[in-house]
Amino acid sequence: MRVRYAPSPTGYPHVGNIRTALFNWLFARHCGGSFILRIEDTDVARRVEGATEDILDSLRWLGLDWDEGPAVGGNYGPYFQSQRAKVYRPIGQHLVREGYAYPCYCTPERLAQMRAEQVRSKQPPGYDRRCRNLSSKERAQFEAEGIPPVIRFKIPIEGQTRFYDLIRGEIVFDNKTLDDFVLLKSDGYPTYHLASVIDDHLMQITHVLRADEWLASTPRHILLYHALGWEPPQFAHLPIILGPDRAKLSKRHGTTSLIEYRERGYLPEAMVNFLALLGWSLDDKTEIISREELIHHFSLERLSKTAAIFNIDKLSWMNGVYIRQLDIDDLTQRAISFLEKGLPCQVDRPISQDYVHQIMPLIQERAKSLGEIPQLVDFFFVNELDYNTHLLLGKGMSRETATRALAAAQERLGMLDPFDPASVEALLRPLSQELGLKTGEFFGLLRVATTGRTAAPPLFHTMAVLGKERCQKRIKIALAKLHSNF
RNA sequence: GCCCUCAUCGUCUAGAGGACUAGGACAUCGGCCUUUCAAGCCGAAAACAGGGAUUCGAAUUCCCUUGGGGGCACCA
Repeated sequence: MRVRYAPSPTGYPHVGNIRTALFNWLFARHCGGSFILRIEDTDVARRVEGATEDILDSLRWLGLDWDEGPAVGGNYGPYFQSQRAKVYRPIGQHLVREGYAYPCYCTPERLAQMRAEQVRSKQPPGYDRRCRNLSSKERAQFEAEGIPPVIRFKIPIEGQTRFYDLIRGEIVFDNKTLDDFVLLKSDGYPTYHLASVIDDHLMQITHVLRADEWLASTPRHILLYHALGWEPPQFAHLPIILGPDRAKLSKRHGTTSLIEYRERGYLPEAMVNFLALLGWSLDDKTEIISREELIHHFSLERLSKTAAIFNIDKLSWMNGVYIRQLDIDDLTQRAISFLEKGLPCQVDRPISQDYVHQIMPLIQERAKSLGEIPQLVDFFFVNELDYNTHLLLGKGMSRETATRALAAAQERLGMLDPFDPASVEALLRPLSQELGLKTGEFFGLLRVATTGRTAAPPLFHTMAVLGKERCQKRIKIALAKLHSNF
């Protein structure tokens, strides 16, 4: 069993593309087959520099390893279509000789005009077959004029083309609704249709799992296989992923490229889990499922037929689940680069791993992505807290009360040793009562003084990580703020 | 316009004729817990697009309608 993922190098793959890769990979791994990566770079105009690396980058990030393809080689290479040009042309010529294809000399201008007229007269757009039955004389004349022809496939005028789609069942097309599509472009490069059919055959691909948008061109491919005397692979057309507006995912939907999710701090394991469940399900309740279980249980039968909308809220929730499952060492490692990048510039670099390691338990259950960690913890790093003094006077606390409470805390804290969470709590809780303040009021006050915010990780742990000195310094500043006019 | 395709809560989905008072999850809204924010727990609201047909019985089968999506390039 051999499957392939065949992207064209026009940039980083978006989540829809990569989910197709994921399903192919899962299918291969489940069956013990081969997952092949092939780069479809036959469009010279659209080729983007470095895009192949971007594709490999995306696959590697998710851990979708390929058995054959760029960087790993294989027995069916090369795996770049641009390096296989010599394979396609002879086959195209062969098709012409056998009467399955013909050269077409129509200019792009004429074709555009023809199409415009068809649209205007509400006719289905499609090549009008003007060159299909050229006499050898006419052909010779065009050749003499030096017009480089394209090679078009001769669609049978009558009959039907049918095939069995693994997830949609029997599909039938009337041949008369198909037009004579281009096999070889005038620059000598093959079109997708020709190249993919030839390569899938030569690379002995057994199952083609590809996006639904290919369904309509599958009859052309089937016809091509027949013309070439080859056995077509099995097809399975996957439902596509839609944007929130129900249209096919594209750049205008904002974040669609997979790699942007990495940059925003989504974990690859969460991404794999989430993407797998977009169009596939195990049962009626499984949401969190490991890569191994996915491989173990994956099957085409449980693929859904309906297009799915990419639901980022659910992805974020799932990412949070995965973040909470990380052990602290791991979380620390993953957080460092985001902190280096996201913490205010006045914070000294490099960031202390040891310190981060102490902080991570405090935000682990609060972070939905690694990208929001810097904002969650910046008060641990900056020297000067910047907050509005009014925050100290929470719900109607007077300036005097706040001052008295802060001063008392300041004094007691100074004598505290060791300065760990339990000791801080043992000190502060009774003090709250002593001061005649509710714990909510007192702790809230201290929270603002030590972190500059009203919402932060648990106070005692936070203070312990900050350390006695820094807590006292911050309380002192808070006291000063209370004395100044505001 | 033509061809193909899909149709269960707002979203992702379970459901392959009776087990459906249609299940789970995200999001939403309550409540509990609690020093804040989270997390966690409990609960609520929320769907079979419509119409026919088959059947003792239909979310499940068939047909039509409607709606959505995709395709119709010398792009993939």
